[in-house]
Amino acid sequence: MGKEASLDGLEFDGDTVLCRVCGDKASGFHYGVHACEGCKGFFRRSIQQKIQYRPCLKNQQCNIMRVNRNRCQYCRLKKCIAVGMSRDAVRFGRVPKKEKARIIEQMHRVNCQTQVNQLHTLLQNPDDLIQAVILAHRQTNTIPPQNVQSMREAALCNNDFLNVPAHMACPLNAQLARDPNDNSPEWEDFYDFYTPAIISVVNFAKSVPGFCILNQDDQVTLLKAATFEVLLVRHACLFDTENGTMMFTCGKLFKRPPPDSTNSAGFLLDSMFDFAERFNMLKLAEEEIALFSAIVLLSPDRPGLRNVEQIEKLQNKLTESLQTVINTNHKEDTTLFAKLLMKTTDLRTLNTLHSEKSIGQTEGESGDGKMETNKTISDSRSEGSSPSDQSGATGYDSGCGSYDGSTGSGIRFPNDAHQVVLKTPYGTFYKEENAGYYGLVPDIPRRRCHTLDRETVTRPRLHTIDEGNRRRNTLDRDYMNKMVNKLSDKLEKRAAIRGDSMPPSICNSAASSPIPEEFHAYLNRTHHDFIPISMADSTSACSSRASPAFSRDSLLPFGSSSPGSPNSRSRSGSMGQDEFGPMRPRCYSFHMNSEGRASRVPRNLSASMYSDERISPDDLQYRLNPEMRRGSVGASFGPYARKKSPLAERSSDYLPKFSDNFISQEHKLQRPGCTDSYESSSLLRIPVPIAPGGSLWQHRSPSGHLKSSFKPIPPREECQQGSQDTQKEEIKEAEQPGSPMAVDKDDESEDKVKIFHKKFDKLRKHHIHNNTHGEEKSRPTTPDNSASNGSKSNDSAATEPKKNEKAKKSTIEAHPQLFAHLNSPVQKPYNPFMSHQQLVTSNNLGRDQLLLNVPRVMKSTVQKSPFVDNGVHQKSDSQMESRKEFAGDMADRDLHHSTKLHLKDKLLRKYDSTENLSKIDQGQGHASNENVANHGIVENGQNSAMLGDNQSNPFAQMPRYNGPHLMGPVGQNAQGMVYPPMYPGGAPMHPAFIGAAYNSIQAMNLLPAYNQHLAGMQQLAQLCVNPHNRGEGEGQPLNLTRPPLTMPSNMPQVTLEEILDRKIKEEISS
DNA sequence: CCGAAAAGGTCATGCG
DNA sequence: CGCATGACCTTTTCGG
Repeated sequence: MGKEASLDGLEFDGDTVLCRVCGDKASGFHYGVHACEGCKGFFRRSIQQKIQYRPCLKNQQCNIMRVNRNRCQYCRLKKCIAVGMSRDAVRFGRVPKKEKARIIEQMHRVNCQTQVNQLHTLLQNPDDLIQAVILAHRQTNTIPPQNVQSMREAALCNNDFLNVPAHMACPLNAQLARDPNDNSPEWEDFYDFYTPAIISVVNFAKSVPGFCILNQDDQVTLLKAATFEVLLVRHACLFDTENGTMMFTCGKLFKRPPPDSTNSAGFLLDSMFDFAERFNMLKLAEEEIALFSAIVLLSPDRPGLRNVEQIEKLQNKLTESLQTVINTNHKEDTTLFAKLLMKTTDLRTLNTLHSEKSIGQTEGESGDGKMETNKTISDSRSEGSSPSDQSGATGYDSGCGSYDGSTGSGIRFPNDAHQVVLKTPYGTFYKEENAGYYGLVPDIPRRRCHTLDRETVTRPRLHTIDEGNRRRNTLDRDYMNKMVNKLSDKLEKRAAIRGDSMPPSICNSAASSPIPEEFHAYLNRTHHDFIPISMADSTSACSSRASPAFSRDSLLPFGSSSPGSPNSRSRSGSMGQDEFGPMRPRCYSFHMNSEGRASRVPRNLSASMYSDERISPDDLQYRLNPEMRRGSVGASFGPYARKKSPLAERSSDYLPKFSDNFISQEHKLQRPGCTDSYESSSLLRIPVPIAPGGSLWQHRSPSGHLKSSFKPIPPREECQQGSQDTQKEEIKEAEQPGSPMAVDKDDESEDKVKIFHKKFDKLRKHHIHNNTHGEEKSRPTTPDNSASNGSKSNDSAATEPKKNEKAKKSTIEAHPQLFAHLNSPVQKPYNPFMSHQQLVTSNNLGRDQLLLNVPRVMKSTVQKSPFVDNGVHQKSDSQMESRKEFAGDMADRDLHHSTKLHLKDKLLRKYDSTENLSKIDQGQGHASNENVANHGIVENGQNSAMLGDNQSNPFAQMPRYNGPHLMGPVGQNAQGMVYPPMYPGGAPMHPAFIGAAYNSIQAMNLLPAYNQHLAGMQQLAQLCVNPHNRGEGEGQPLNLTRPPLTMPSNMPQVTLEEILDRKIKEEISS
């Protein structure tokens, strides 16, 4: 369904697909749409880092274009999503052929339509067309006609002649025949003269209205074919038949040599003089020459043109215009227009002759020493030198499709299984032994002037008739035969010497084509000993236009399906649009999954990792080494994450939440076919500004619960249908007032969040820096150390530059708690939805690991516990290993996760210590560490009693609680050793569930979180039924029999999230 | 199995 | 000075 729509929306610039977002050139099919590198990178960063951009200040309707795409990130991302960019739409691998063909077809169709429209507009006003052509001619014509006469007279007076061979009088031959080592002045003159002349023709063409809207291949074809002719028309005034001179633009004259029909160069020169004389007799005005040049240029019958109709229309319009102009300027000569049009035939003939002369040169026909270079080149070609050498040495236009299928002998056929049927001056006809395929390998190398192709064969030659002192050229078939025989004899003679007759570089323009009828007749008449070959398509053979079968593309790999040469196409031009039908999300294989885990392990590593029995497959993500993590998207969330811009607004809710992780996990189990490639859907929502106290990504689940950063993953089928529709719906949803994704305008609160984020960024960067630079030298500073010692952060600080040290000092001093948190470990979330059986039977999941799946415990609690440090408590090796692992794993835990947990801890500490302390100090409460222990776990029965004391002011009733970092000996085992509050198995109990904290849970409205945890613990307790699960003397089993707490009736119903958000705001304010 | 194509990563660059 | 950008690079996937 989506595939048609996306194709319809495709835009093209010539052969290049344009970016759907900004209109720049697309570099490929990225995230489901054709996009440029910029938009691809922008979208990637946006989704990777979950960036929430500042809201657009202009109605959120910015027009995203290449030039302004960086002005509004908000609208840019919105546009990205609107056009269908999505990680769900990712498609890997190469573009299917069908797809590619469809794209190219669409491109062609669009281009044609565009050309038609542009041309239609252009042709609406012929006057403009005429004026534009005249202007183009004047601006590019190097020699104004009014100056020619005076220049010539001056040169005659000064006897300023340039003595050059006849063949050099051909403009296009100058570069070909030039010996690079010969820097004689005359050669320099030629070079300097003709190069600008050719450039001027190109510039003229580009200035002719309509030329530039043609596709580039056609432009090149037209220019290659017409440059010589246009130059002749332009420079006809330089020929002076009376004095027998030709003038160069430099002002020097060339003396016409005596007539010599045996030399093709001389013959061409004679013909050019002849043409110039008759052309000059027409006495055309400058604007007429301009229009005629344009008509010559825009000839629709040049071989190889693609869009013949457009060129034809353009030429017709120009012809009409020329007629109008001539009729106006030359009312006395009504035949002038017709005469002028007849000159096009002569031009074609001269063009052909020009090319033919070039052949003569390469055959060493000229006795001139300057030809030595070409001779050498010709010889080396035939001796089977490497293709690269050939292309480099000959100067042939390799970009025009010379065929590289070398057979090693110098002769190149498209297929090795060929049989030479006929050798002719124009090439060797061969037959493929398979399927009777006939083709022609021309033995005429491609030249800069590519006029000698099929037209060369089909057009009759000039026959020169001497009439006294002048010559006349006629179209004579006998003459053609004579020339052909001459060339043929030469070729065969050479073939006999070398054993072949084929130059390695071939023009494939005529390959596989039927033999033109005229040539066939010629063969039958003059070469009866040749094996006749059938003609595949005799009707098209006579057509003046290139038939498809005649196209040079026919020999290329994509020939028949491609409208042009794919080899010359840009990478982006060959991009394909995906078949959206089989599209499926695959990226999860190396992306973060919904739990923020790198869900794929490289093959070479996976085996060894799995071999560790202690590690479950599901735990691998936490064992990815830093390099692996960098290789995953997840690195962006881990300690290797890059710093975010202050522009990137982050909500507190972009941080993962326990519940989300649980739910995602559950959901994934329910829908195994769906992507788990991160919280794709939620992130593909339009990011709206953070509302402190309300989540951007928050939305209500069907059951009515607020969920954050989570959206139920649609069924697989839904995923396959492409995300575009979903995205659009999400956009609508976001734009609706009252939507959970709607913009919150609380700017003041927003600023506070910004401040917090800035602080966070700074600290996080610091943390990352410490982790990456100091990990070998020292362990990260413990929270308590950093908090209490302030600037004495860690060992690595000594090696840091002073500047960094200073910054570190200030941040630590300013935010000791944050810093402490950043250096503190984080627990993996416990998943209460995992079944008991899964937990118990999983061989790869150790019990201790399970026990660590509790809300975060301060690392210091573990590390600094006297029962660990002094070894008293080390009765179980596995437990100690577990703790080591625990500490080691902490460094790799998700920072976002840790942030949220940190905030929870802060809240707990604040309520348990700060506020309560003040109350206690006032004599309203009292608690020692022992109280904590007693009330917390071992004698938890007392907790309920304490709760009931004064429910009107719950804080007033709280016993003193020093917080987790001060949690000390709280119990005794059978041997009289004390122990901290622990879960069954020995894991330290989370402070939130110990003693006063437990009491404050209710006061703080943390009931949902607590009850959820309690449920998990109750499940966990099942594990401890078997005594061997618990080491001797370890922590007493947690009494999990108490019922979940209920909300006091006088408590307002607030969620944990809301409390956290509120407290975050307070924290920021403070 | 090759190579086209798209993903993510990198870092020079320019802008605020 | 810091950060977003985007051209270019490496890695990975998948069609042929």
